[in-house]
Amino acid sequence: MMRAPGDRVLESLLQLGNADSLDNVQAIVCRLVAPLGYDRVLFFATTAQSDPIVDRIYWAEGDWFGDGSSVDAETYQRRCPIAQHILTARGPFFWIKTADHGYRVVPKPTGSGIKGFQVPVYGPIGLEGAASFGGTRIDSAARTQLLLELVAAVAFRRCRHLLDGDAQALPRTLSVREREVLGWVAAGRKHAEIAQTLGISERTVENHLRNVRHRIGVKTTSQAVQAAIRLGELILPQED
Amino acid sequence: MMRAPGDRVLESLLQLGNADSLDNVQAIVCRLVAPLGYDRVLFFATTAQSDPIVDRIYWAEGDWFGDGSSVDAETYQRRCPIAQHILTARGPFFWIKTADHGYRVVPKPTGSGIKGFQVPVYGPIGLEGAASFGGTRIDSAARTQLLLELVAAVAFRRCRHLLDGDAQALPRTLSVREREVLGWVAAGRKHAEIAQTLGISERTVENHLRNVRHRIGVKTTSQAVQAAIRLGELILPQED
DNA sequence: TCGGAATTGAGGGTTTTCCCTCATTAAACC
DNA sequence: GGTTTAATGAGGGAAAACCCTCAATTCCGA
Repeated sequence: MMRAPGDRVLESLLQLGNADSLDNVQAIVCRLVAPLGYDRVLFFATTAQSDPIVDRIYWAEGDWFGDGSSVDAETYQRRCPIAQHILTARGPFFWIKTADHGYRVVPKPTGSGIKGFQVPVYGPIGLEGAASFGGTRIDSAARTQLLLELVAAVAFRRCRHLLDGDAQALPRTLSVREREVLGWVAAGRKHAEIAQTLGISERTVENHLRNVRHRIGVKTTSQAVQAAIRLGELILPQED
Repeated sequence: MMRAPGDRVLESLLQLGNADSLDNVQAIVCRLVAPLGYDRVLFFATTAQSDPIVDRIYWAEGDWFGDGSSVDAETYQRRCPIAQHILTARGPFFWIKTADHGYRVVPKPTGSGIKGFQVPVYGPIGLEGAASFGGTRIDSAARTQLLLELVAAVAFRRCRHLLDGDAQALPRTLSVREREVLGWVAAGRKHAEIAQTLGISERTVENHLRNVRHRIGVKTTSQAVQAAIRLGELILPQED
């Protein structure tokens, strides 16, 4: 396998961070990873909501399914279920496609089929997306893993910046009522109790909590409690 | 300013990821950033709360306060309140010390006083820590920013891997498994997902969570998340 | 005056979590 | 040996939380 000169790698990463178009990002990423055997590249953002984890695909490069079919979020998730594993991973991992058309996470990629390296990307509230690099004859050296991680981090951020614009700004602050409701949840109250306490209907409590989840972009109310505490939106009661 | 050859940079990052001691990490980081004018380096892990965000300092290098005083978590937080800004930042930022002994976040560092670059590090449950690089005459080129980001990410992960073993030795009210399960709940995962991640049945996940609730004496899991954060129990154990 | 947030509430569901009890295994400890 | 704790899992049912959409207020700023 070729080893790209380090200087050019750093230079490319720098360009990546300033790329002014998606095409540009694509070109630079491909130039970096193609020599290592990765001819399929896919970047996607994860949803805040649970079921389909693939929210939107920033871009896809190469023939992921070997039949020239295009890759949309649903297709990718259905046909490459290994993507689901980023929910259970704490870092990048290799996967291979097995003989029986299944996928498996492996410490080192072997065999002759399609295989790849998936890199989760994290942000202030947890998982934000992932980069998927695939190919049939891929380099899996430690140096390559590092390179792919760096490329994933820099390129993902650039993609999001280019495509989601200011939507990526840190979650706005919660409204007074939302904070109030969430505060009671964090204090262990059930919706019905909160409704009674605040003199509103249980439905309204639910609505506030859903707004909270959407606003700070998390999946569950428990996660919202955690995120709100981190964001300073919820003041923790002092220890007794 | 010197430009470190890219090849050596990548090689150093690779060494950093495999460093077998903290001294080693320190040496490599300093070798990388010193030529850019950063003679003060500090890595710390954050708490899950916003009030005291500095949980533990992995290591500190250089005379941060100009008086030779040592740097512990409390001192650092009190004397360098700019650290708080990583809570609202979405990425790295420069800061400078102003004439009136205050600190300010700036797009580009200017002036002759002490200034620095702070890089947050994120994981599955959001902010996990940060690296702080400081000096009086620092390079702030885009290339340098990139380098510092890469160094921070790789070195932080290595520090945590090397040091968090003894943090687990602290007396805890929750068992390892209970903390693990609760950590994933706080990260927004459902019981079924957690079960799959940990390779246990959904029933066992429920049991662990009930034990958590009983053990720390709360009514709901959301409250348990809040309480665990306060107790410093909320950590996603990483197996590297 | 118009558009946008905040706040309130409902209908009509589905999914997830939580509740009780009971049971097994493997360490750790005296 | 006994005892305690951690970790695992089950059955069965009840409660809570969650999902979608729609809609009426009020109030504030452009």
